[in-house]
Amino acid sequence: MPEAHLTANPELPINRLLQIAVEVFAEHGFRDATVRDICARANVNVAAVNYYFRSKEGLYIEALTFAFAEINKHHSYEAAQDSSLPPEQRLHLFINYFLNKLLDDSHLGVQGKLISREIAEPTKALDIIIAKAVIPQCTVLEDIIGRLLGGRADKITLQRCVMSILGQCLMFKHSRSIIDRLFPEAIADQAAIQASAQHIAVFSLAAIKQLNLATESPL
Amino acid sequence: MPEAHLTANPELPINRLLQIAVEVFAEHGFRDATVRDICARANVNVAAVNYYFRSKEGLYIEALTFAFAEINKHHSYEAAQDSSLPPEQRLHLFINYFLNKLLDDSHLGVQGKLISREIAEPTKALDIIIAKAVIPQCTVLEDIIGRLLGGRADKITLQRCVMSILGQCLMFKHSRSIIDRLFPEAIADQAAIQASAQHIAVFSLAAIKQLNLATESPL
Amino acid sequence: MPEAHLTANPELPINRLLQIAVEVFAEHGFRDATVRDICARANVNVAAVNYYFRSKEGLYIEALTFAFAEINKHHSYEAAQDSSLPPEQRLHLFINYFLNKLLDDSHLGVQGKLISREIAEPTKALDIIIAKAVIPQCTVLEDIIGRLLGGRADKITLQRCVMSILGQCLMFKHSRSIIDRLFPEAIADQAAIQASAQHIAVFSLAAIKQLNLATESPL
Amino acid sequence: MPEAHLTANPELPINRLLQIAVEVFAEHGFRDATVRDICARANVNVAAVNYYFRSKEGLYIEALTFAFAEINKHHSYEAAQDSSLPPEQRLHLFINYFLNKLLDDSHLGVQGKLISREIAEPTKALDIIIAKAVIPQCTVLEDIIGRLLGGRADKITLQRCVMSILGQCLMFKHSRSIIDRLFPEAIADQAAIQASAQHIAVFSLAAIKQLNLATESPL
DNA sequence: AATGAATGAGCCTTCATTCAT
DNA sequence: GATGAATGAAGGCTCATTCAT
Repeated sequence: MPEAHLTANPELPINRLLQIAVEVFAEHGFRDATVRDICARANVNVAAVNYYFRSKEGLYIEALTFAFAEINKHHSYEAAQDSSLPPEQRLHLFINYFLNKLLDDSHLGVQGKLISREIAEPTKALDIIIAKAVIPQCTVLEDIIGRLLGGRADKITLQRCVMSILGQCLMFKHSRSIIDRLFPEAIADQAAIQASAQHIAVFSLAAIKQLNLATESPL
Repeated sequence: MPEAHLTANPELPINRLLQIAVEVFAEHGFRDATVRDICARANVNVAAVNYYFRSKEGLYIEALTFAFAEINKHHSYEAAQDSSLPPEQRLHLFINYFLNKLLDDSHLGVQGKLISREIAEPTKALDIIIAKAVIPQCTVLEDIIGRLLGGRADKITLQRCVMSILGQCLMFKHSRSIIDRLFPEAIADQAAIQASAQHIAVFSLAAIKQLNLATESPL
Repeated sequence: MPEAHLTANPELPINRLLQIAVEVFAEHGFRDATVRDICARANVNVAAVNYYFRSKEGLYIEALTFAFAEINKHHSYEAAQDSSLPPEQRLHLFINYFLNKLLDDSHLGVQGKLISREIAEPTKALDIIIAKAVIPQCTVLEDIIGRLLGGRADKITLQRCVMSILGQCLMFKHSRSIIDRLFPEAIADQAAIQASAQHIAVFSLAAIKQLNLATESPL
Repeated sequence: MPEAHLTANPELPINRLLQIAVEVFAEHGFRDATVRDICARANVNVAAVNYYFRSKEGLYIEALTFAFAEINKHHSYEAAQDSSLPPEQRLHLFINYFLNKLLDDSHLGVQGKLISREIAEPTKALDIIIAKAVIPQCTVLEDIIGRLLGGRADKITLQRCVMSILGQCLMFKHSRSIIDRLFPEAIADQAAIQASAQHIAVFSLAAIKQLNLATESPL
């Protein structure tokens, strides 16, 4: 498979193909997306997919990887990893980062859609996602919560809190279609998303603080 | 949990078709499921789908509706609706009910899988789900939280809390594939699920209580 | 796969398909023959091959079997099997039968061509040919030669003589293209074929007789 | 058997291509062999075939010609052409030479396979074979048999005897797949092949001698 | 002279659907 | 009312070939 520099000339067929593939796979899913459609939109020959990526599935995996690279270029959670900051602030930063990334509806939005589709209906490519994105983020979040709990919590409680927070955020992605219909104000604009992130942070911080007290009380 | 005898005569082709369709659509998704496979498993003619349901999509919509009817027979949240109970208890009941329904891996599990697949990848049939299942549940949860907040919260805060709780629960469904790989202990057996529900309830209750105090404090 | 009676209504798509397939496979070989061409000539849909025979290869195997059934309808070597006749006469009968079958250029000729193609370039289907046609004929020929040699020959000599005779006959099939160019008189018409068969029989009989003498001489 | 050093520089792409092409065409046949495979094995660019040989078919024809040149370097029938030897001996020599050439399974075997494939399934390239290899050999064999028959035989009998002998030999090539399964001892090793050649020679000589007597008898 | 990226024609197959019975 | 034989559209993929460099 020919090498493709992700930042390379977007005029190159392989790059056009990759970008279009992300869009089309996100819109229709792996099965419903057709190679013919992707090639037509990318203005390349039908055989190009097989030429560059060996198969439709090969293209899918590369598209997934590409989507991550793109999305991570625009959202960074470096600040949330800064352990010199108070954990409360780091939690706010993290949730803000994560929610914004999930809801990014700019030209990058499709990447997130492709990824959440993959999570809901996992293929062999899921391992790529987990290794590249989920695990590092879980680790950061776990560190933050660990500090909030003052190191007193066991591993399992930590993980449950991680899931509580991720769950609140992912809701906006996975059940997006429902939110769009029942509670559109929550994601109407950038300010609304900010407010939603604020809610999740306050909600979770309150819960963790309370858990902390409960753990401390025996002392 | 009340036993259900309402199922129509399973000898009728149309009913066999419906049951099998739920299983197959849940397992493979709309596109990958084939009419031939469904008919073969249901021991009916290939043309039966078109005969009884007009098209593959027609069968899909009916299967979705059927899945709801079945799943709601086995999981009831009547108790959570009982407004004479203290809202804290009702919240526990609701979360317990909801999480168990989501994770039901018995022969009924396929229905849930079909439904969450539909949410992650919505088709025209999504409206059916929303009307039949989501809205009533949101209403109940909203009522519970409203009481916990002592009626002081505005509509939007209420909805945000509803989403916080649903999000924590749905995480177990939508990101099931990730949980299976990274945190399988959380859903290992009935007791583990119980514990997960317990965590969500405690976590959320703590958060809401704290929010409540924050709202009260100005007084 | 739907059952096809070999003598059944030639109007049935499956039968038309089979007949055409024999012709096309014989003419172009397995790989060069296209399903589209076969279907077009048989006036059936492109999907018919997969419907009736599961795959192109399935059709090929059935076509091979069909070719045998057809060819054997028109050429019988019953007389050559009649052990009450003198073996010299039986050898003449056998060679005559075998050569005529090989060179049958009537509407049945294509079947033979298909078969010899399969022998020259064996596929998995070759076992079918061997089991159905080669072995029984070898057995008959072996019996005849055994009697000519008066039972004195060992198994290996017997087999070598079988091969000598078959080789002389098969030459007309396998190297047909060369004979057509270098020695067309040998197969010009029915009389010429008769004469060719006569030659092979006389030639072989003479050889075997001589071998017989050589074996007897020690006495 | 004279050693051959005439092969052109094997470092040249065009020569590597030719050698590999013979192997691949022999193994897979014209259609199933792919230009890409040949080029890959020959370590040259995909476009090389079209560049050097104009087309896949052009390469095929050159490969065929090349195969002859190679095979004739290693098997010579000069001795069989020596008219000072007794014709009986020359016949033995000829058959021995011919059978060994056909069954040569050394690294040269592929050439023979390619050639017999071409005979069984003739393409336009067949004329090359006939002109270069078949006709000269037939002439030699005809001369030998003519002498065995004492010049009394007519042209057509001569040709029939030629075919009887060639047929017995070619059997080992064309029906190789059947011999492999039914009578593998006949070609197990060099000694077995020798014995097979011996049989054909004895068998044919006996037949011809007998024919000779029959022709003489009227005298 | 030689390359390799890119093409386009065509192939086998799958599948939902139809229609005569 | 229900069947199953038959269809046609479309999809992924392979391969020889071309063309700019």
